Parts: sequence; C-alpha cells; structure tokens
Amino acid sequence: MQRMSNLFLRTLRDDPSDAEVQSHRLLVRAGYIRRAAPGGFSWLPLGYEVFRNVERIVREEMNAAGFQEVHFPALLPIEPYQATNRYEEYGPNLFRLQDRHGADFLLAPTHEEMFTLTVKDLYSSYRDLPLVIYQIQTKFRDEARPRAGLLRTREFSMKDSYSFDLDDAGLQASYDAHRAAYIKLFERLELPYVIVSALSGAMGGSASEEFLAPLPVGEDTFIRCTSCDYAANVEAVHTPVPEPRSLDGLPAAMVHDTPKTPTIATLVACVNSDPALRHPDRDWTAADTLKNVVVNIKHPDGTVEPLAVGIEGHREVDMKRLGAQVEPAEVEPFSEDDFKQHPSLKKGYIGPGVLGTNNESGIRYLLDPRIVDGTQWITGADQYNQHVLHLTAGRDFVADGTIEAAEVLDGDTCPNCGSDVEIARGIEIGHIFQLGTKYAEALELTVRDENDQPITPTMGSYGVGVSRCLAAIAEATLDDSGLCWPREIAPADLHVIIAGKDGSPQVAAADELTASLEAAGLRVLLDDRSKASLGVKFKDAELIGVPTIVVVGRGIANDDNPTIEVKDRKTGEREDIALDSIVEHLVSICRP
RNA sequence: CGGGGUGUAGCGCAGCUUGGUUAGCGCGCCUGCUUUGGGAGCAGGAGGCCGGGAGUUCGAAUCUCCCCACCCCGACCA
Repeated sequence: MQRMSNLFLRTLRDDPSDAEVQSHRLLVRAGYIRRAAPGGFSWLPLGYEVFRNVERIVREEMNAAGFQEVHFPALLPIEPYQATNRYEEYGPNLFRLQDRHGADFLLAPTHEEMFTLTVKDLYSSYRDLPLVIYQIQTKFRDEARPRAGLLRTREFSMKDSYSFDLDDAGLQASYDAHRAAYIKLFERLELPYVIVSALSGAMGGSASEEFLAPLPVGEDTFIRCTSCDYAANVEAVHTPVPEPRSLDGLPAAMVHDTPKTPTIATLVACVNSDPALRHPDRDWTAADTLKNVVVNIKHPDGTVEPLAVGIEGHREVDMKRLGAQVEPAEVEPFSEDDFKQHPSLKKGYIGPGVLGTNNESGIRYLLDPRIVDGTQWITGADQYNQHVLHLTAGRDFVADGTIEAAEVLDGDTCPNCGSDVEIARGIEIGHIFQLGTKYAEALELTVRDENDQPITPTMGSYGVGVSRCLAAIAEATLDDSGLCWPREIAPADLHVIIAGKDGSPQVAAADELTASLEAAGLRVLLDDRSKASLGVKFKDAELIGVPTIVVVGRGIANDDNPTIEVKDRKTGEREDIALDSIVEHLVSICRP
C-alpha cells in the first residue's frame, strides 16, 4: 500500500510552461517525472511504478516467445562500431567520450555489434542456432532536438532483441516470431498500433516494418488505405503505375509565350486566362503541369552529381522520400552558383528538352512513375517566359528512369487495392528489421555447418521503446481531467480516498478496507492526507489516473446499510456498494 | 544547423517599452484558528545572484554586446 501522506509526490495545479504535448504536461503535473537534463527525465515513485509495469509486460512477452534476456553495458569501446562502420555512419547522434587514458568510448545507441560479438564468442556450430537474445537497456542518442517529453529523449529505455539464423527461411521465422510477439505485446499494453512497411535506412538489410501508435503528436508520417489494411511509412510507399496510353491522335506539342510564370501557380493562371491556351472543356490545374526540380546528390565518396526529378505540378518533392531513394548519398539544394554552371537550365522554365544524360544539360533525369507514356503535360520550354503545351511522354521526351520522390497526398491511390489512401501521424513504438549478414560479416561471425564448412549466420534486430511506449499509452488514454491508465500499467489498481477528518469513522474504515484489499492481492494507493481538502483529493485522483477510485465517505455513516462509493476513472460512472460486499466487488472489477 | 519565441521564488505569471523606493501577484510551503462531498476561509510568516558574463550609467530585472538553457517550426532521426 502506498499512503499519499508520505508519498514523494507533488502534483501541480498549473501546466508546466515548457511542456507542449499532453502526455508530457500531465506526467509532470501528476508528479510522475521531472525534467533533469536536456532530453533526460527523472522518474518519481508513481512514474517509476508505471515504467516498471511497462517493462515487466515487455519482458513477460519476450520470455513467452522463447527469447532469452541478457544485459550489456551501455559504455562501450568503439572498435566494434568501427568494424561495422557505424562509428562513422551514426555521425553526431552518437555520444562519444574518452577514458582517463584517452581511449575512445561511446554510449551505445543500439547493440548489434556487441550481441554479434558475444555470439561469436560463445557459439561455433550450426547446431547452436537459431538463437534470439534480448535486453532491456538504457540507450543514448545525442538527438539534435529532444522534444515532446518522453517521446524523444537522449537517454531512454529500449528493449532490443537480435536473432541469429542459418538461412533466410530461419530469419523469416525469427522475424515472424517477433512480429507476433509485438502484436501480443501492444495489445496487452492496450496501445493502438498500425504496422507499416518501412525502409531499413542506415541499419542495412532488407525487410523492415514499423509499429506506429496512430496519434497526432507522432513524428512519423505514414500512409494508410481507407479501405484495405495497407499501411506504409511515407518513405516506403509505392506509387501504383498507370497503364501507358496510346500516342495516336494526340495533339502536337506547341511552345507558347507565358510571360512571368516561373511558378506553377502563375503558370496555371496564365494558361487559363489566355484564350489561345485554354483547355476546351475545363480549367487547367497544377496537376496538368510537369514540374522539374534539380537537386544535388552528394555521394559518400564526396562527389556531387546533379539530378533532375520530374513530378506532377501539384506535388512537391518529398525530401524524405527522395533521400531514402538515393541513400546512402545525401540530397543537397541546387544553388544559384550551380545554375550558373549549367546555363541550359532556365530557372522557372526547365523542361525535359534539356534534361537527361543524352540532352544538352547532361543531367540525369528521373520521372515520377505516374508520368507514363502517352500522358501530356504543360511544362517548361527551356527558354525564359516560355512553356510548352501537350508535351507527351514517350513521344516528345524520354527520361533516364523513374524515382519515387513526389510527396504523397490524401486521396492518392492505394497500391494494394486501388482505393484512396490517407495521411496520418504516428509514434514509432516498435521496429523490426531483417538485417542479413552485414554485422556478422563485418565482425567475422561464422559457425560450422554439417560439412564443417564456415557459414555466416543471418541476423535480425527488433526494438521496442519502453519509455516511449509509456508516453504513447498516456497520450492514447488521457482525457481533460488527467491520465487514465490501463489497469495493468497503472501505478495501483485502486485509488482510495478518505472523505472524512482525522479521527472520523471514515479513516478507520478506509484503513480496514485497504488492509482487506491488499490481502486480496490488489494494489492500493490510499489518499490519507488530512490537510488536503476533498476537492483536491478528487482532482488529484483524476489527474493521477488510477482506473478505479474508491471513496470512503458519508456512505459508511449509514448504520442500516453502510456503503462505499466506487467510481470508474474513464467513464466517470459511480456506484454505491454495500460495505459487506465491497472487497468482493472490487476484486471482480480489478481481476475479472 | 536555419527561423521564431521564452528565461523573474518549488509551479504559473506581472514588472522591462520610457533605468530610480525594500522586485510584485496567484498557487504551493510554514504557524495558528475555523472548515471538510469537488482545487476552503481568516490572520501571521519563510522563500529571489531577476539564466550567466562583460559593458554603458551616479544608479540596471529594465539599455548594449557575448554566452547558456528551454519551447515551437524546419533540417536531422531505427
């Protein structure tokens, strides 16, 4: 039992000024956490209780799946990370430090290297595999911008597991086992989730899916179908490619003067207002135009190559999608100086006529996949103040290939079923990766097969953000009055409020009730504060968010039929329960 | 790293434009009395390097410069 009269807790009446997102505000106001460092939080008793509950559930589900728990240091030497090149690839997000001898160390952002090395250390036979081991550990990442309370911190708790298999089928089985375990886990946490296909990014490897909690405060943008269950990270969305159209009978391309139209908006206004250029049946829209955007692609070896991307005029280039397509190269803006280097590019009037490796600019030209043969476009004529109408793909121009770099819009076509997709935001709560042999090869992990030949195991890695999950659960369940935890996560099963003065019968009754409830195996938070007014106790109970609130008050003074009030935090429904059946009643609520 | 905003008591804020008593207010905290079914009342009290440093000035929370921290947007990001 926890008595609030001596609980290390101070609830706040006002919102902390530095907290913007709801979960952050309420976790601070309810006395669960305190900011202690940039991107770092201290856990207070109630918060740590909830944290341990989330951690326990994660652990139980991992163990239930047959995975074995280990624990590694967070402070690590850099050599293994140099061997996989991640010491460089992680860049400024890696915390680096030196010991007293000047030797380099890092604070681990994730542990692929150490798990791989430990397997190498202990195992050497195919008979030992498959293997899945995991840990729940504090991770460190020097985030450029910690934000949103517990949702993005520089020090956070994460469950990370690693699978080691002999072949692709084994990896797929380990991956599927994690996927299934995560589904059970998030359902037990009562955390809504969407599984989206993702790109593996800097982790290397092939297949990868993210578990997102679909909440507006999430930082990840994803696409989901309004009809089927398709969902994907915005970087990983595939654009359905329309069928090519016939070139027969299409009007010829014509160059027209379109003065002062360097932007899509001015161009559309111009062609709609010029009687010679108007569409016979309707207004032209930005979607009738072909926008050509030039960027620089910086390769890992330092060389820079210009790249032109052709997309529908009503879309922007999505830098995340483009970046994911050209990885590991990086995208940089095309500067005024760059334009001077390429005089054939008339800024604001760039068209396919000069783009492409075989044309005047020599710049590689990639098209959005929707721009199939037979589609007609209004686009730049490569002379200032001129555009060309009816320029037809496959007839008047051919690009060097296609690229998925256009922004995804609400109402785009689902690649799975053809219905509309919508854009949503989510908090990344889990991520599963098929890594392949990148780490095993770099660290020379091999085992002997049945013919005594060395083979390289194939790996997967799988993460769940424990502290982030806690924040996501708070975010998903809170209401205007405060937090509202699922029972298994909550810091207690019951929040018992004494509505009576010191020495009143309510105090004795509450003490007796609490003892009985504890004997029945329920976790009780008892508000026995004598100085706090009843209003404060009610407000604090709702703020703290224990799922069931029990009020020992005037009802017990009824000699004929003494009662105790039971209130459901989420619904607000209250009910007076006879004193002689209260324990049984509460057990049935808490342990259905 | 770019843009914007904010730093004054444990928390939330006013004061700064136009420099000038002892830097205020609400909540919280301490003492006493009253109160007890929805953030109680009265009375008394404690608590401030006004983010840090340098400068201007007879005098700086207030003006100038530099730095730091935090929040938001973007870049970044398993």
